[in-house]
Amino acid sequence: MNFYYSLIAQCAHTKSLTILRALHSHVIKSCASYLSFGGHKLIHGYIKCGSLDDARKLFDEMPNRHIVTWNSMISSHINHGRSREALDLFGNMLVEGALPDAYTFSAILKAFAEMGVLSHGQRAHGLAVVLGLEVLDGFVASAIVDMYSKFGRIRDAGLVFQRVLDKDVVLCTALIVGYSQHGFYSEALEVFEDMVDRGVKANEYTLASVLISCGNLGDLVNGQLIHSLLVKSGLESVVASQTSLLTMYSKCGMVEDSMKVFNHLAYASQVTWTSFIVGLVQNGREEVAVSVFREMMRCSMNPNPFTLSSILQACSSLAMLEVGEQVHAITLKTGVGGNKYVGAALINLYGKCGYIDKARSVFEVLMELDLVSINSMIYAYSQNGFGQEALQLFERIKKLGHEPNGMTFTSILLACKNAGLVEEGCQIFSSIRNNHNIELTKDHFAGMIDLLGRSKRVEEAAKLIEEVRNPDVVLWRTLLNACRIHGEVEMAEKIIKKIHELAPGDWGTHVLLTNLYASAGKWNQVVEMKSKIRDLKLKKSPAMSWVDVDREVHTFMAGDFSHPRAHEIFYTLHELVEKVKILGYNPDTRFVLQHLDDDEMKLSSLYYHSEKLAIAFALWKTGSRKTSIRIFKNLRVCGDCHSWIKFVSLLTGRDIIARDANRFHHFKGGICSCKDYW
DNA sequence: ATAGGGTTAG
Repeated sequence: MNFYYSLIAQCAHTKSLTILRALHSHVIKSCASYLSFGGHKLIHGYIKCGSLDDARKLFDEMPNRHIVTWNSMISSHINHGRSREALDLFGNMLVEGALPDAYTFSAILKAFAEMGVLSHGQRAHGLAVVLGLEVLDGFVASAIVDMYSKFGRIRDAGLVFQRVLDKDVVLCTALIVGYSQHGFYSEALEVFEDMVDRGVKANEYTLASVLISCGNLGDLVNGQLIHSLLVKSGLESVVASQTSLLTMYSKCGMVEDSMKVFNHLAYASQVTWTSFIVGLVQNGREEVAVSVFREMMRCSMNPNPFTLSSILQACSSLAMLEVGEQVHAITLKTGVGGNKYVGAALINLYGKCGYIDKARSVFEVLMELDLVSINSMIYAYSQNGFGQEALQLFERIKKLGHEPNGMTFTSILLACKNAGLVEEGCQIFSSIRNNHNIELTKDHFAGMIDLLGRSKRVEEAAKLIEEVRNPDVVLWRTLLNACRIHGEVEMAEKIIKKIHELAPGDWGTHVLLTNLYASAGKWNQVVEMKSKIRDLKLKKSPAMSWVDVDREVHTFMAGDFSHPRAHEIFYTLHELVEKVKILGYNPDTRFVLQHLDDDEMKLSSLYYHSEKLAIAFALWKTGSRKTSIRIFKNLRVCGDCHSWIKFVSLLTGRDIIARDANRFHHFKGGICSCKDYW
């Protein structure tokens, strides 16, 4: 008999299923009673060889089934992703009166968690309590804690934890993980501190999770403490520890530190690469993120949906259409084009770059139209002035099985504003008030104030702001903008005072007020404001425009003569100015904020605004090609340029799409999609 | 003879 045992063990070791089957039939023939005392050996062998079906067939024939054999059957099915059958086995076990033990529970609880059947799990938990295993066995206890936290029943997990007598590392870690995955970061730290106090030694799993909590709390001090603990425990080189370390640093805003961690890695996993990229994007280091992504591709490391959605986010922040399209191709190639995160990121990218059709085609092929993707699409429509389309999609939300949330309403108010749908916007705003599931935020008020301002209802807008608790600068500035457009000088002055209280030294406000005085013809005040601006030495970020022509980005600053094609640009620009003057363009020197005295100087500074340079360059470069031109500006497009671009689009028959800090302007045939309100 | 916990996105 021992001879057979060693042969079976041999088969199990070498995973030779065919030989094991031969052995099986031989042993059954030669020894009729073999099953009752050697069957478990064969079952074990079959499991090792990966044939659960052989194991199950034999198991069902066995007369006396030992608890260990039950457990092996159950856990092997779970490990092969056949949890359904494992649950059947567990049921049979109870029916036959075999008493589950600690091994059974730790296996079966995991299956309940994976299958998402809470009530079964709770019943098994009850049974474990009755058998006294909950408080006495660390394996069972951690399986229960883990199961509850996977169900989001974090309170239940905590209660079980408290009852367990011997709280070992794994049990503590299970709870820490549960807390940290459900946003209870301080609680996770508390469990950790308590554990350390009790002299339980943390391992890499524990530290990884605690680091994540520190990161999410922005708790750099504890994060660094754990880093030193990691070094002391000699766990520094474990990939997962390094990944969480890197994540902790980037969540605390310490990009340099996360770079240091990354650069010292012996090996970076897919997750590590991704975490690093995510951190860079979140800290506004998009260009670095893109180069790290390229490096990742060069290392033949496959990106996953996390990587791709993150890098697409970077592309849309910088409106890097070219890179974004390459990443889009990668998403299609790797088959994650239907992923909702990737989809939403692509919609944002194309929306931001003014390609509404591309955004829509991504949206239409999404596997799952979740609320975030819908919101992204509505926002893309809004940004680009497609108000009706935004409203139609808004109407469809309920049919698609969702309830609009705060973000939906922010986008839809923006859509109404950008498309001039004032009545529709007012109706939607009052519907938010009546919907008690949605909390009205400052964003909603800002959107509404903007909208009212558009239709000269400045008084109403001012009333609205009174409803807001602690209105912030953004809100006041929105109202101020409405005043500026409609020449409400007195109200504007009051608002300016408010803004100065909230944010002293805000140059944008000075500029707005100066413009306002200028348009009301109050020249004395204009002069006063300008000297104030000069006295305060307020630095404004330089206006900059860029344009993508033939896959090359060209950047321009106002009055910038440094471009290699400066000569051609200025020639084209002057020609354009003269031609559009004939069409009716009238230079508007109110938009000159530099302190220039003579009129000629004023005019030329106006002509050399960065957006005009960018457009002149693009027109010259593309010559007779009738492609549309896309320019980007870091600030709001100025009124004079706006009018000029309208004429240029009429003159040249070219579509010009300009993205400024706030929104898109689609110029076509002398008309802009913003209908002159922005 | 069978068993437990970790890292990335709107």
